[in-house]
Amino acid sequence: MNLHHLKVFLAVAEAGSISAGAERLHISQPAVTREIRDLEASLDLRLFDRQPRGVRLTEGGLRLHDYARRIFALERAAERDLRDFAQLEQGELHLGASATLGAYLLPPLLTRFRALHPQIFVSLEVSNTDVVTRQLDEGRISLGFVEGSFAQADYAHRLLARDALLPVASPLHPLARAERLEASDLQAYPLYMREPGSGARASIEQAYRDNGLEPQAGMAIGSTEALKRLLADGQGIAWLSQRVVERELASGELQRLAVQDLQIERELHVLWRLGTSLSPAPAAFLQLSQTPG
Amino acid sequence: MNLHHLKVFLAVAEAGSISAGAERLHISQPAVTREIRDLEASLDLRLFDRQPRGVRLTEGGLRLHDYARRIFALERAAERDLRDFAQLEQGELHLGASATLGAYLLPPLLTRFRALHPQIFVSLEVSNTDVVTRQLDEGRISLGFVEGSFAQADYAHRLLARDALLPVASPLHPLARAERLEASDLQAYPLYMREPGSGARASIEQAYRDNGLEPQAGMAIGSTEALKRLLADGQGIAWLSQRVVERELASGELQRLAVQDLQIERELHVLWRLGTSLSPAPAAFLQLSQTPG
DNA sequence: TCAATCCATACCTTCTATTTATGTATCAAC
DNA sequence: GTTGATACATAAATAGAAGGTATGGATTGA
Repeated sequence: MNLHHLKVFLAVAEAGSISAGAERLHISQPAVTREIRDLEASLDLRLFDRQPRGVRLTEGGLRLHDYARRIFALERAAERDLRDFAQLEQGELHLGASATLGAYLLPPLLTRFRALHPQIFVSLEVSNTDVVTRQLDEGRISLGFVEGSFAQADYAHRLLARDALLPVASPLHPLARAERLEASDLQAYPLYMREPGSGARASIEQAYRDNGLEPQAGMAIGSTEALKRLLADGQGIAWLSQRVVERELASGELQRLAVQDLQIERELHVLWRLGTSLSPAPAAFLQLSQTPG
Repeated sequence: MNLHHLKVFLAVAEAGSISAGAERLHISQPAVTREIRDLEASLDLRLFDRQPRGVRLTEGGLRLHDYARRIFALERAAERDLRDFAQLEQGELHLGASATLGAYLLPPLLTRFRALHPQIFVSLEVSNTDVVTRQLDEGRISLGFVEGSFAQADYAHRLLARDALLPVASPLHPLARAERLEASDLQAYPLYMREPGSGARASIEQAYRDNGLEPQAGMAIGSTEALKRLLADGQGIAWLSQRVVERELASGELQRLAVQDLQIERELHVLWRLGTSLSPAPAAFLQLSQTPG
């Protein structure tokens, strides 16, 4: 037996005659006659009774018909399912992002993606770079969005954008009105930073050390929003993404400090597992994240 | 997609590498590489991630794997089921027989059949020729065993045996001791017969008419055993199968009448539907019924 | 009796799956 | 860092299965 034989058998069984089955399969009648004969020979069992106006299933044929129907129904289901999956009419998209990216960069992308592929179930978990990479390793997410440094050799990645970190403080801060500051001037004040593991913190520490300074972490805060509020005490200083403080700078809630000799810039990357191909949904989202719009 | 592709896919998925899958299928590795490539192309979906020590299913591949397993499990089940059916390790045998055949001829055959094919479920319904042919027409039985005449053109049939009908009566009957009787002598006494539709009755009526006599039915009895008992009244006469009265003749309970000019013989046949092939179990039983033993 | 329908057979052709041969990449061991 | 082992990819040639055409025989129904 052979599943091609079985396909021919099913066509004949449902068409009620060999010639009608052949027509349905778009092949010639003798070809079908032969397939049926071979199938019967291989099972050593007569499957059809030949009758004047066609053929009729024997008892054994009826048994086989039942299996054949189920087998080819499954085949059709598989094809439909896979096609839907490939064409993004079915599937899931699990994303992970660090806080800033999750809050500021991803929402508009998600909106566009949902509009294009409304059938795809999307999840986004916001954490920090360390957690994102771990989730990637465990296969819990298929794309990760991180800021700053990560183990570049361990992940496939693409650059999304560059993001400047600005030194900011309360308008009431002693340095707020200074017109020219040096990085070392900041050392007299507490530096508020995100927790260890955060991409932002890593970028800041790296930049300080590259300039021969040691960051004086006055506090480690798990949330950028909380950090902004803390600056209101008038003492602390923080380096925050331009995207994050855009509104506060415009409204005057926060003041950018005029540091001249230190620019901290970090890269925003999208990561995925090395050596594994992306499924259609993540691939489409990656594509979207690389196109302006 | 094509179920041959899918078979190759499944082998690779379960073996964990293309070469191992090829080995399992007893074909070469390049052949498998190509089938997988074609399958991926036809679905427009990567199914495996190629890795240093083999391949791994992608998310889409996992979906397909699930279907493939179910499809080929069904194929195996179909093959096993059909093989069992063809080899009489599974299946049913429904028989119908008229009273005499059911009571005297079939039991030893059934015993032999059961010994040869213990897995086959056997049923036997005992009725009369008319009912047996109707059951055949309706497909409720696959073989029918009847005595005497039936519509020969409407059924496939084989002769099983010839069966003589003997004129019998009580030993107390007026004719019991006569040494030479003619058929017409019987006409003075009531003739006990089976009901209309019975093969025995048809045979007797036919034989009488062929001899220019009209059977004088004194009573129509639905059971041969009841008929035998009735003869004990000492008046009635009946024509009964030699097989049926063997014991009673030997014991002297019944007496064979010495009719010289009328022999009634009937044929025992096995019938089945014209134009339909027999399933393995009925075919085997038919075979058995034709072999001495 | 003739046309129509349907299955079977014989012979030839086409196309697909397969083999053989070879190349490339990765990894582990020395 | 070279070497051998392992695994997948590619190309060209080949075998074999699936398909086509032509034709015959049986049955049916007008």
